[in-house]
Amino acid sequence: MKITDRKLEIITIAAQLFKEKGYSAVTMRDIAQAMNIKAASLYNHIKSKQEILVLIIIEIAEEFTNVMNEIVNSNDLVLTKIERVIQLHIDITLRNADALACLNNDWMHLTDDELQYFVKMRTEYEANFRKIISEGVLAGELKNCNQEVVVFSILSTLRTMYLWYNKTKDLDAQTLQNTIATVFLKGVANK
Amino acid sequence: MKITDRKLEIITIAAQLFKEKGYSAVTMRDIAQAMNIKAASLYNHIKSKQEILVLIIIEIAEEFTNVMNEIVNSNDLVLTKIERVIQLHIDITLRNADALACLNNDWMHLTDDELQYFVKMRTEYEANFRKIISEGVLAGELKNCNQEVVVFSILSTLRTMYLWYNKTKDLDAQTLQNTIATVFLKGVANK
DNA sequence: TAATAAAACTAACAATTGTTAGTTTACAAT
DNA sequence: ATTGTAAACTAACAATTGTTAGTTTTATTA
Repeated sequence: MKITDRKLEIITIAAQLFKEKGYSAVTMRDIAQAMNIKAASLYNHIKSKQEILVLIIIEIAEEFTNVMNEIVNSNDLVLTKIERVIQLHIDITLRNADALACLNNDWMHLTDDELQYFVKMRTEYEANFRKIISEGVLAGELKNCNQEVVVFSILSTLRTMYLWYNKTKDLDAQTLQNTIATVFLKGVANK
Repeated sequence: MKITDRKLEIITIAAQLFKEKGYSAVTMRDIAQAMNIKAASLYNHIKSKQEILVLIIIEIAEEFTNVMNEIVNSNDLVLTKIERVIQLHIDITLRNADALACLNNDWMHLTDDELQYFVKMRTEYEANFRKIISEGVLAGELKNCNQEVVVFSILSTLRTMYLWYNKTKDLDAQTLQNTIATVFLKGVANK
């Protein structure tokens, strides 16, 4: 089941289209047209529209899962762990914004095993992040404010970065990393 | 063009369905079934599927626009203005989470005049919030870190609150308000 | 050159889509 | 009781959907 060049092209282009209008609103004919071929020709390379969605989402979800597991099981300070989570999101956003958009918006159109698998990964991911935050509070590294709010404030920002981060802007990855970390750790108010 | 009770029912139910699967993946037959009627019967009350989307999105978008304008033109401190923006989002999220989800995810399926109108409102909304932030930096109320990052960190969190805020939880609106304000203004790090 | 494989094509399918036309039912007002 | 209206219904439409079958083109290899 290796992924050929042409198959990768389909996935890449499909992800772009899915990002703009969502999985359901993009037809196989749309994808084909964007590649200057006919819809039926796509089936020489892929099994179904659903398979495209799976290939776009699952790989990225697994990457999030794996790196998050490393971070959680490391011996780093909580502040360092948080910085590493931020870095993970920035990294994937810069490398694959379209697929990330698809993961965020279209995961519910997965079916059967893949849907289950995805939801399990996402649930664990959130649980791991929650664990980091509560570990931080316990260790005295973080303030003791409502943890759910902290968890989802940070996650919301990281998850939707693909919407507002512009590669061409003056903002490089390192500055982005530092600014986000500063905003959440030290806040934006002066003094 | 007044909105009858039955029409409002359609909009409410449609918004619930759109929240789960997105506008494109929900059929008129889905909406009808959820109301225990047939799809054709919906057309006694609404003009088209598109009209449902418009009614869900535009009203809320206008509310955001209007209140944001009030805030921006007020004489409040910048910190107060930010708190009022947070309050605005909490208020609408608690009152109408489904419609808010729809606004966030399905606005691109608006067409023609309404699409233009929506994009204009959203652009102005973001510009107004950006103005508040830069005013804060200028007045020395806010740190001088990258303003785009600050703007979208806060907006991302507020915009996706409907995903994680659970009405039934212990968290009331006031606590939510205070926690979000604290997270962003003072940060989560201790000391 | 002939043969093979990969990847495009045309044509069509069965199902589903939003929507319309025309009809029947339910019920309030005359 | 009769009328009028709101809101449901059945039946069907034209267009679009994902997908399949079978064929032709293109490119590589023997």
